[in-house]
Amino acid sequence: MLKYVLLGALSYQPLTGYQLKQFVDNTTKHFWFAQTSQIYRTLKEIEEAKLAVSEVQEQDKRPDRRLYHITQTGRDDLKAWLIQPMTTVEPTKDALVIRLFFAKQMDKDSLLTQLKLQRTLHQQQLLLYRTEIIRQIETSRAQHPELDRDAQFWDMARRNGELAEEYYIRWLDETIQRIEAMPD
Amino acid sequence: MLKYVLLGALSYQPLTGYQLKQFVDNTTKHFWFAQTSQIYRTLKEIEEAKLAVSEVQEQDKRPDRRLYHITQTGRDDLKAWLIQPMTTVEPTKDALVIRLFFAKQMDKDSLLTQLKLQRTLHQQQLLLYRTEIIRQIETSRAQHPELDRDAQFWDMARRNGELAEEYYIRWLDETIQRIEAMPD
DNA sequence: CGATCCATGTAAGTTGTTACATGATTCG
DNA sequence: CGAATCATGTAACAACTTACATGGATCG
Repeated sequence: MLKYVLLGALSYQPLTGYQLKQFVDNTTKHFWFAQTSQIYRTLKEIEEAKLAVSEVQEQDKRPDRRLYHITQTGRDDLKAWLIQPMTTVEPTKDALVIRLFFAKQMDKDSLLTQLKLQRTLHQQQLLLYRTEIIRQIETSRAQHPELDRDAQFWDMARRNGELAEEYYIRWLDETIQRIEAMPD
Repeated sequence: MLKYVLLGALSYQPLTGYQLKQFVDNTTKHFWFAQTSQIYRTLKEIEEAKLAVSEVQEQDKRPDRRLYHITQTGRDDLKAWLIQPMTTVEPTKDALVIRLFFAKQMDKDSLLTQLKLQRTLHQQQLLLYRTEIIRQIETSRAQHPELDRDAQFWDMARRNGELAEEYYIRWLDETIQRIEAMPD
């Protein structure tokens, strides 16, 4: 639920919708993505539920902006969600695997092209986890030494992404080989 | 899109909504899950779009059932989707990773309990990919030797699930260790 | 002077979930 | 005799996506 991603971010500091979109884009994107429009709508719902309050700030040479502050109710709600145990495995949805499942309808070439394109994309994603995201975490650790404990959790999340991409690439390589070995 | 999962299944043989639910549950569930209600609604949409036609069969001592037959338009639509290349990485949504990301709000114990519960669940899931699903594929290969090529693709999809669970368990173990090593 | 950044949203549509509703047959 | 299987759906709601709309400031 996007609601808890936003509350989680707001638990650190007051933010605007625009800033929350940036937060999602550089940090949680890989585990929970959201469109701008959805963020603004969810913020409205959060305020209606009194989990946050907003205040409009006038700015010089910039559009006005609406800052959201988390309330105690919001913190309680977030914490209740966080400690609530997950008793099932999260179902995955992967259109590439579905395509492969019904791949007898496809010719070998277009299938291989698709798999190789995905390999390139996942390779880029892996690189991101190994360089840019590590750098991001290091930067905020340097700037905010009091967030050291937090940064460890962020790195565990990052590591999930890194391992996920490693396995996916391994699977793609294996799959490409198996398909290349198949008779036409 | 569920639509293509259903069309994919119908491309092998005519099926009822009930049978499609079973198909999803024993085969695509791990890559694309769907509720019964959604399947029936999607079937209606598929028929409206003339991608399949249905016929009611009366049965002895069983409720009537509605068999869906894929049309040529349906086959064409399915194929067009299959060969359409995916140009991005599929965004993932994982509530456990989000919980971890904001884990500073949680006490160590409830966090560890949650991670260990997930480990058990994913271990069970891995076992499924390594035994039951292999057996399923072997059975249909034995019964339908003409589906040998198809069965190879099914096994590649299965292998994706197996590797995904392996990495996830590895990540959970690593994460549990890191958290246990953290000061309280 | 064109692109990007800052900043906020609405409207319409699609997709997916949860809860409800029914009822005969078969198996242990 | 109770649980599971066979069989089909509706209604309401929740979540997410896509397209549209606006407009000044700053940077290269």
